[in-house]
Amino acid sequence: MANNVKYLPADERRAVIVDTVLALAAEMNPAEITTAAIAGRMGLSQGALFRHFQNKDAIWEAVMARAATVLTERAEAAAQSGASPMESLEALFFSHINFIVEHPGVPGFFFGELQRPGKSPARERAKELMESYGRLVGSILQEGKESGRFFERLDIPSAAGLFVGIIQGLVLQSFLTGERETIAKRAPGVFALFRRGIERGRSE
Amino acid sequence: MANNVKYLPADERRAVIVDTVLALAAEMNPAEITTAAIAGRMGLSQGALFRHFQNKDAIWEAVMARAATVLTERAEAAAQSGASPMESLEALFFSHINFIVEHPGVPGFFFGELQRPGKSPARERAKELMESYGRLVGSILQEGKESGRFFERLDIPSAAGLFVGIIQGLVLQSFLTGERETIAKRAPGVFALFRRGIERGRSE
DNA sequence: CATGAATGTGAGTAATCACTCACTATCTTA
DNA sequence: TAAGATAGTGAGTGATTACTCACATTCATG
Repeated sequence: MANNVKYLPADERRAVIVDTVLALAAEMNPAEITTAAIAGRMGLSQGALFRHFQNKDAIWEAVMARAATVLTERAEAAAQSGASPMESLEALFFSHINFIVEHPGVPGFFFGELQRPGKSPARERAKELMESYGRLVGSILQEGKESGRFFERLDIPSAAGLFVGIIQGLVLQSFLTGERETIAKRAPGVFALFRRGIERGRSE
Repeated sequence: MANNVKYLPADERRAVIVDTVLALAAEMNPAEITTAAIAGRMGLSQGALFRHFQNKDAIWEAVMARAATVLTERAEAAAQSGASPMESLEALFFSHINFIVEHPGVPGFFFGELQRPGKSPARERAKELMESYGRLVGSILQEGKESGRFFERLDIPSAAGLFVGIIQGLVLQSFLTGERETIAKRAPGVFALFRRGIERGRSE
C-alpha cells in the first residue's frame, strides 16, 4: 500500500492523492481526514499536497469527481447489459453494491458532503451525481412501465427514490455492524422485495 | 429562539444545551458544531457548558439519547395504534417521517455518528436505537406474516432493512434538495411501493 | 551533461479547537 | 438577611488545523 514514490508527474500525483483519500475514508470518518494524514499515508510532506491542489476543498472535489466518474461508468454499462428493464435494474443494483463493497469509503464521504450546507464544489458534484443517477434509474423504470412488465400505475419518482433508498439502507446497516460483508449479504433479499413492489401484479 | 436566561438549575440547563445542539444540527453539519457555537447560541460562555457536561462527547451522547428517547416513544405508540399490522406499519412510517420533519438535524447527527469508527458513547446509543427499532419493525412484520395478510414467504430481516432504507432514501433526497418539505411530499408514494412489496400477492 | 522546470521539504504561520480555573453573580434556605 | 451552594465568566491553556514559502532535489531536454 505504501506508495511513496517521489517526483511523480503532476497528474499522477493528483491521482495518488485522490486514491489515498479514498483509502483513508474507508478506515475513518471522512470529516476527520486531515491534510497531515493524507501526506503521511503517502510518505510525503503536507507542502507537496498544496503544490497540486489549491486547497483542501479542491482535493475533496477531485475525490468526489473520481467516485462519480467510476460509479457512473459502471452504472451505465450495467443499465445496458440487461435483456429486459428488470434485468437492467437488477444489474444496476448489484453493480452499485459491488462498487460500495470495493470502495467502502465512498458512501461516508458522500453523506458527509451532503450534510454540509451552502455549496462546496464537492457537494455540487455529489448533487450532479445523484441527479444523473436518478435519471438513469427513471428511464429504465419508464421503459419497464411502457413495455407492460412493471406495475402499470407505477410512480416513477417514488420508485427511483425507493431504489436509491434501499441502497442507502444497506449502507447504513453496514455502518452499524462495521462489517463490510453485511451489505452484499443482505442485498439480494432486499432487492427481491423491491422487485415485488414494482413488477406487475399477478392477477391484474 | 434566544434562550439566554441565566442561572438555570443544572438539569434544565442540560436540556437547553441538548436543544441548542439539535437546533444547530438542523442548520449546519453536525461534525462542525463547536462548543463555542453552542455557547454562543445560548448566550453563555463556553465554560458554562463544561460545568454541566464533562466533555463534548458527553454532550453528544446526551443529544443522541434524547433523540432516541423521543423517537422510540413515538414509534412504540404508533406501532400499537393500528388495527392491522399494515396499519401499524404505516403509522410507524409516518410518525418517523414526522419526527424527522420536526427535528431535521437528527438524521445528519445520526449519520455522522455512525461514520465514526471505534465506539464513542453516542455511537453506541445510535446502535442501540437502530437495533430496538429493527426489532419493533420485525415484530410487526412477523405478526402480519403469521396473520396471512403479508407475503407468505416474506424475509423479515430484508423487509425490516427495506423499511429503514426507504426512510433513509427520503432523508438523503431532502439533504440533496436542502428543502424540508421534500421528505413529507415523497413519503406516501414510496410507502405505497413498499406496501406492494410486502403484502400478499393478488393471485396467490 | 548542463540548465531550467517541475516536484518535494520542513520549519514555519495564524486561526481554531476542546477544555480549565480563579473569580464573580445569583439562588436557596435557615 | 447572612451564608453556603450553585451557576456563569472570561481570560487563559496546549494541541491541532489548513496552508505558506524559501530552499533542496530530481526530472526532462536541447
